[in-house]
Amino acid sequence: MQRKATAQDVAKLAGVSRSAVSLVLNGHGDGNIASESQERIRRAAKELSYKPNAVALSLRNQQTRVIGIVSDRVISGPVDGNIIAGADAVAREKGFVTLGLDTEEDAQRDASAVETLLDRHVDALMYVTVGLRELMVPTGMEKAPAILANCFDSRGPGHLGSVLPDEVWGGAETVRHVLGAGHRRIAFLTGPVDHPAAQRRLEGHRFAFAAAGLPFPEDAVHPAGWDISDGFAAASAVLAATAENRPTVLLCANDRCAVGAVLAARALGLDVPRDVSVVGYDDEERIADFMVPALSTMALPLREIGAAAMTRLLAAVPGARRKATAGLQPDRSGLAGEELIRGRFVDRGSLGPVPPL
Amino acid sequence: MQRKATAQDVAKLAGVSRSAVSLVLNGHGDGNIASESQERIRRAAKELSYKPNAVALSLRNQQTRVIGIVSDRVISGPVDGNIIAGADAVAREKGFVTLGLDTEEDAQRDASAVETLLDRHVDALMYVTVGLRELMVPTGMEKAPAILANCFDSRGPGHLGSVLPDEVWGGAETVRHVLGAGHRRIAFLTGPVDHPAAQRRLEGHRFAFAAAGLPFPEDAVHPAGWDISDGFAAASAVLAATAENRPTVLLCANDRCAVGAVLAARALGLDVPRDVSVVGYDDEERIADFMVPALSTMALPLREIGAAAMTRLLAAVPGARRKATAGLQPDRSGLAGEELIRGRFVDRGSLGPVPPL
DNA sequence: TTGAAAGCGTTACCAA
DNA sequence: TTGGTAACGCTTTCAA
Repeated sequence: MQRKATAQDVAKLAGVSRSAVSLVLNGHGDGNIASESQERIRRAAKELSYKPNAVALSLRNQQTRVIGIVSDRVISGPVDGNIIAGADAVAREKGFVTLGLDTEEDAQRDASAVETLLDRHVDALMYVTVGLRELMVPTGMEKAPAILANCFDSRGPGHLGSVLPDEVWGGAETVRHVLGAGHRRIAFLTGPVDHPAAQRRLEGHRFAFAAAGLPFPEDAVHPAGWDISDGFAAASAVLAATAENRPTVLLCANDRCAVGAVLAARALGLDVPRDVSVVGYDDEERIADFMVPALSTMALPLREIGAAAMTRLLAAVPGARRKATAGLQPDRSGLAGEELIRGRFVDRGSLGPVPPL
Repeated sequence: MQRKATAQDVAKLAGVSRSAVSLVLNGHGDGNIASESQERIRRAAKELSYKPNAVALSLRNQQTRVIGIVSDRVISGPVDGNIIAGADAVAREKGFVTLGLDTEEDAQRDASAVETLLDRHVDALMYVTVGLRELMVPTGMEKAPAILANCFDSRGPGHLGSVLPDEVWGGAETVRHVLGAGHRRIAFLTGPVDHPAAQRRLEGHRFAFAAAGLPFPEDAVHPAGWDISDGFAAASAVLAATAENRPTVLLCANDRCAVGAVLAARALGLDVPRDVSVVGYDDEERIADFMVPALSTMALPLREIGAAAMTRLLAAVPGARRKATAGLQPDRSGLAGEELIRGRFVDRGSLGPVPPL
């Protein structure tokens, strides 16, 4: 493990000065350095497989090219990390790297995570949450360009901007598919009533009914929850009715809730989707796609959310505006406001036609 | 967002030189600096809320205090990130930070991920995989102290060390619990036959039978797979027998496989665990604990694996051997060899007594 | 007890 | 066209 080559080494091998090496390798060679020297420098650099020291660059440029990501449980938890993957892909493509810190849902650690990141001189900050929710933005986040992904500023709009799934649209789109399949007796097994995602999806459901000229069946709304057991309990209750009164489709809070619903149906001797259809939400990998039957579900655009958030964030970081020798000040316009991203409905089979009586 | 205070600022405010500030704040003040000056310096530092610039420190100390983690899909995927959480907790406690890079299961990106990390001058490297598997160690990993978590070097032992779950023990322990509950007709719905975790667990199963003085029922082994659909298919076949020939318990490859098994049982009108018991593996959060019935399962010690791996790794990093002014050379002893970590069996109810005929 | 200076690896300005 | 030098912020040795 010999020491890595420095610009000094390259200069010596090429028989020029350090400054010449710097100029040439950064593309400022033409018009400054004899083309013959340039060639020699490039050859020497390649021979020594010279790479500028990122740490020295950070110090010199006052820019680390690291984006700090704080998350409540996206990294540590058993949840889809696609928001971060999407964000990372965009960052990587621009020569940045993401440094993720997970608070494991301990709000006490929020501020210290931000502080750690700031101490490391990250160029910008992102806060990512597992589920859509309001966020008490941790102190310190205002000290760098920042954006929220899958959460929104508790102080209201006009503060930190965010990128969110378009839940209202998603709720409406789901209903459009269900109505389109001919169903009219629908049960809504929703998330907790005070949960923003549950509220927005319900709003979307209502909207789609109105748009279809149908009255919304308020008494078909059954607050359930996000877990298998929640879906099981709610579905068990809802399906305990005669065939002619029983809903023909269960719109579930998410895919795990849908798994519970299918279990409940099976326990009652009902087949899905022959006797009753079940629709999920999220398109959770390895759940929705491998469930029996595979779940028809509204896919959450997690990757796109991460990508969009990082794109907006990087627009505020000087060095990411490619070859930005100018403007060393962060430009925070474009960081405000909410951006809503739409998912797409994935029809896999758990949504079937209306069963004949 | 005014510029952060530097040691220079502190020195000026305290009326001393930069070097004095550095000495005092690093604990080398006694015997060098007048205690009165020391006090003044500390006050000034606090007043300006001075924090040494991490980037400058990295450059100066030739140590970034960043540990690079490459993973195949732990960050981006829908899987439990507890290995990384465990590793990160240990690192954080010693003043390190982890920089995770996910290849999204594209082996082509392995080497470039390592290169990116090395370019950033991480002090050490860890490779983490979602499932236990053999790893073709990417080129470049030998350039820094390195360790593997949940995977092992394809070149055999004696190369890169690793920390792994003790699958043989886990397989045996599971069987001990099942036998202890009185079951004798056991069906093994295993993972793919060529999968190391499946092989080791099976080895453990055999061992436990032998230890109990029982012959191992080789024809009760049914290669299934890791997904819900795999468990459903295998369990459907296995349970299609008369009550007196049917197994009384299904040992599943993992929790999702167990979900499939429960679905299959329900489809046949069988209750779990009244008519047939089902045992999972992994103790997957939000699956095992919220399943109906909640799954009895062998918990994978993911967090402990991450913690153990990071502990061993940091032992090889100079600055982590607290206040190590000496030995600037990495000490790679202790990085070789395999370390096996045991999980624990979690009994939640899906494992019941043997049903009466 | 203190201050000055070197060095970590870069880049960029300014003379020559 | 080129090379010397300052600066980024810090630690540590050496001389005063």
